[in-house]
Amino acid sequence: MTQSDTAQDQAQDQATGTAAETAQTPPAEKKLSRIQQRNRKRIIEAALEVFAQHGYRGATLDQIAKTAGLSKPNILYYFDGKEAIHVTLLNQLMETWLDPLAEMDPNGDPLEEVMAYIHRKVQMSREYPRESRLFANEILQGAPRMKPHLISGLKPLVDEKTEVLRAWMQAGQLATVDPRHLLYSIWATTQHYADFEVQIGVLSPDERDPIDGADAYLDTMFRKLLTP
Amino acid sequence: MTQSDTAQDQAQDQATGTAAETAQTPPAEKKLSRIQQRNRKRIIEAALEVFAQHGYRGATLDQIAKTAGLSKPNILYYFDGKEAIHVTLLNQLMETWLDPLAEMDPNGDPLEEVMAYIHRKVQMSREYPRESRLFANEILQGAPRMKPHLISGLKPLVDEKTEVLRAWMQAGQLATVDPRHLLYSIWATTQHYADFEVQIGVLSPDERDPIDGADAYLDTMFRKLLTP
DNA sequence: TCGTCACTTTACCAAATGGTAAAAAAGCAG
DNA sequence: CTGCTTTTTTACCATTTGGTAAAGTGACGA
Repeated sequence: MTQSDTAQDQAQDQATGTAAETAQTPPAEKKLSRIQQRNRKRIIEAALEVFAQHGYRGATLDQIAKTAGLSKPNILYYFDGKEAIHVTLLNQLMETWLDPLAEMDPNGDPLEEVMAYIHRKVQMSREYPRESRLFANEILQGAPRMKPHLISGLKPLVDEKTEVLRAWMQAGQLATVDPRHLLYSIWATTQHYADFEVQIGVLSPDERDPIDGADAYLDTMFRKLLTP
Repeated sequence: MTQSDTAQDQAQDQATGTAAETAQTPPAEKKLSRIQQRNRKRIIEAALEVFAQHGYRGATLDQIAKTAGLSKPNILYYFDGKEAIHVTLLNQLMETWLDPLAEMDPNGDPLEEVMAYIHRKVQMSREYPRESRLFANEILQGAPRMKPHLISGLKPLVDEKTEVLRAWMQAGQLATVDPRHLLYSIWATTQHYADFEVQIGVLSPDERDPIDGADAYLDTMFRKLLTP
């Protein structure tokens, strides 16, 4: 009984099968009028705000429209629908999100490379908290629109960097721990400050910016963990 | 322009001011018929499933009803409305959620007390992933219905345990780190396995249960961090 | 100045959603 | 078995929501 619901439930979210394709920047026409560029950007910005706070199903076009300062039909003039907006947003996000990890240089100093990665991630939480929450929402809700991206984009990158880490550990340049769980713990601790901002706000006693403290704390934590 | 939206947006979510009160177990009548108990439990269980996956706004009464195997009006016979169900769920959750931290004994062995707390939290992610996601959703969306609980329930407990940790550190029984950020990192790393389960699933190569690995990894990580 | 094409608005819709009223069906104490 | 209460179902409803059609407005080159 509960099981059939789950199936039906997914159907609701995954309605459009190859949705990811639908909203990608069309390969042909690249020339967007200035007004097109401006309004598309407005819509994307508004959608980021709304989707990040309410998740896909909880967000409404009216809300996005109002936030963007455009009428709802006008928004549908620029995007094929709610899902297309969300997918476009997610596509853009993937690049931004994978970048810090991609930058970890196999030829750099191991410990400092990892630490730099961590600081980059902390910085992301500070500068792009909405993007972090958008991502968190999508994953929390089962990643119906993002799983393909995770498999095709994130997985290979993680497999690659996991091997780099393993090599560093084997060479004795880094303490030996499970590289995959190491990455998980980096993501968890850094993104936590964006995703659970409200909670942090309630608990942190007037500290100027909790993320400053986070940066220092995480530095010592991961340095202790990884120093051989 | 964007600002007025935010205000209006909150109004949507916080419609019922003192909602927390509304759904609390009425102090007077405690005698619930067997059928009442059974159906209330069913509804709460179904609501947990649905709210955890879609967040408050994304969840629908129809979905909850179907999952519970009851009709929608029948559900409204047992609860005053969607919000009342959510609030009831959140109230129940708070206890469960604070418990592991509350159990941390100021008179126990410092390092082992913290490590035990961590393992308890890992266990929670394994056994109650939906509760973890329900919580994550609520916080992500700005904790409109839970902020009061955070302030009245979580905050005092954290302040108390923070002092315990600080004392242990001052006594040299625990390495000195910011106790608040220590708690944040424990929450982040442990809950991550429930909240980001889908992502973990994509990235973890057929490992039987990633949480087993997590338990071991987090043990070494926090032990290295906290051993004086 | 006019026609054309890009953009925007107005007026709608069908479906979904939270919720209600009241009748019907179960339970159950006597 | 009966009368009363509790529980459930059957119709509804008003609003919201994603989306469309078509009329209107504006920019701009010929």
